[in-house]
Amino acid sequence: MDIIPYLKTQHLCTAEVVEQISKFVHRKTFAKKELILPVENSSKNIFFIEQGLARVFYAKNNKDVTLYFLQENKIGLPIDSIFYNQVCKFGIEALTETSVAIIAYEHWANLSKDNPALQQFSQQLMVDYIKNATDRIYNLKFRSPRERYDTMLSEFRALFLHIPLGHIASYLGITQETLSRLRAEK
Amino acid sequence: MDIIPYLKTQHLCTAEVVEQISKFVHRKTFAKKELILPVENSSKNIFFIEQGLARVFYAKNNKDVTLYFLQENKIGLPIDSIFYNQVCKFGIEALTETSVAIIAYEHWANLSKDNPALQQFSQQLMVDYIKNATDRIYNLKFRSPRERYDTMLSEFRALFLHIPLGHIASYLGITQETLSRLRAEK
DNA sequence: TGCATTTTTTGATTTCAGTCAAAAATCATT
DNA sequence: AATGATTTTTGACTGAAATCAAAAAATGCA
Repeated sequence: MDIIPYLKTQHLCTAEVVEQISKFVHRKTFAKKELILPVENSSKNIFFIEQGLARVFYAKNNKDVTLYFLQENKIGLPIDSIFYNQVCKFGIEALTETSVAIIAYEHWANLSKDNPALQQFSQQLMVDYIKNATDRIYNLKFRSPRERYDTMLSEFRALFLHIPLGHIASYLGITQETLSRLRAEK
Repeated sequence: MDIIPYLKTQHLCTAEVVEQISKFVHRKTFAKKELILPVENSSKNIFFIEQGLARVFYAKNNKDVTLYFLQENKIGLPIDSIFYNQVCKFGIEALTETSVAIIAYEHWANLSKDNPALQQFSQQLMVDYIKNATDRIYNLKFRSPRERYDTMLSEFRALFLHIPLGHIASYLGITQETLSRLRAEK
């Protein structure tokens, strides 16, 4: 969904703020497999996925690990660059044709400053992120690959039919071959 | 450090806000191995570690996994309970005698509302958390147990001499026996 | 100091998933 | 539809770390 109406549905913005955000939004469409943010980059933008699907991933040597997926209305945030002035270790790749609203973090922060609702929204994004991250560690430690896969399937079924198996596998913390075997049995 | 002077050093508080926070702080000292927050609890407090050392951990069946360590001036936050009204899957255990400033999240949030600096502080806590979590996933995926251990040692050397090996091992994602062998070789 | 408890180390064995490699299936493009 | 490229599956083998078990060392406390 377009970021502006989306924020409206979230009751986050006065008409005035919407106006201001619009001014700073820069839209771009990425083809499948195109990099929205390359690894080891140092962008200080936030990436709001308006349409499509992307993944946040690490890549090094010949290894590629998906950290998490970004569905519509989610935001990708190069934490390393924005908050620590380092190159960002992860990248963002479009998994389908994806349209992204790009806003310099600086502007976003400025607008948030005078807008509690927007600030609330940012905080919720972070809380959600932390929740996902901690739940994930729990899952990796206390549940088997099979269970993790089953849960993921039930949560994202439709979605994950299009995504290359390797990405799902690395997200689940296993190899593609192991995942393939999981699916084969039973 | 006591939470009040600490917040002052962070330039987060007007005298007035300090006054208000003080009103809501409730202090408690925990003995070594005592639970600051039991697992599967649903506390809506935030736990500021004033002195000592604690760990945030999952425990289930006979498995116990340390999520991360809380040093002085860090805050433990039962995310599940505060933001999702669920029981919190992790607990917090004192590793040494630990003194904790406890504040109901509700009060903290109210005070933050009118205090941008405090809000900034909260945000930074979350950003730090996310940074740690993502770096950790990176380390688990791209670096060997040996490397992870070496890094941890160089970062926390003094600290980790007192902590049971098992906690360090589970934090590093390996068993205690494996860690013991790592230390033996070379 | 000595005893009991806890923690760490060491040893032997097992296993699960990773790796490497190749075949099969699927998808995309002309 | 046919070709080539990509993705998924299957097979055989390997290995790193887990498990199980017991000894050794360290710690705490009466």
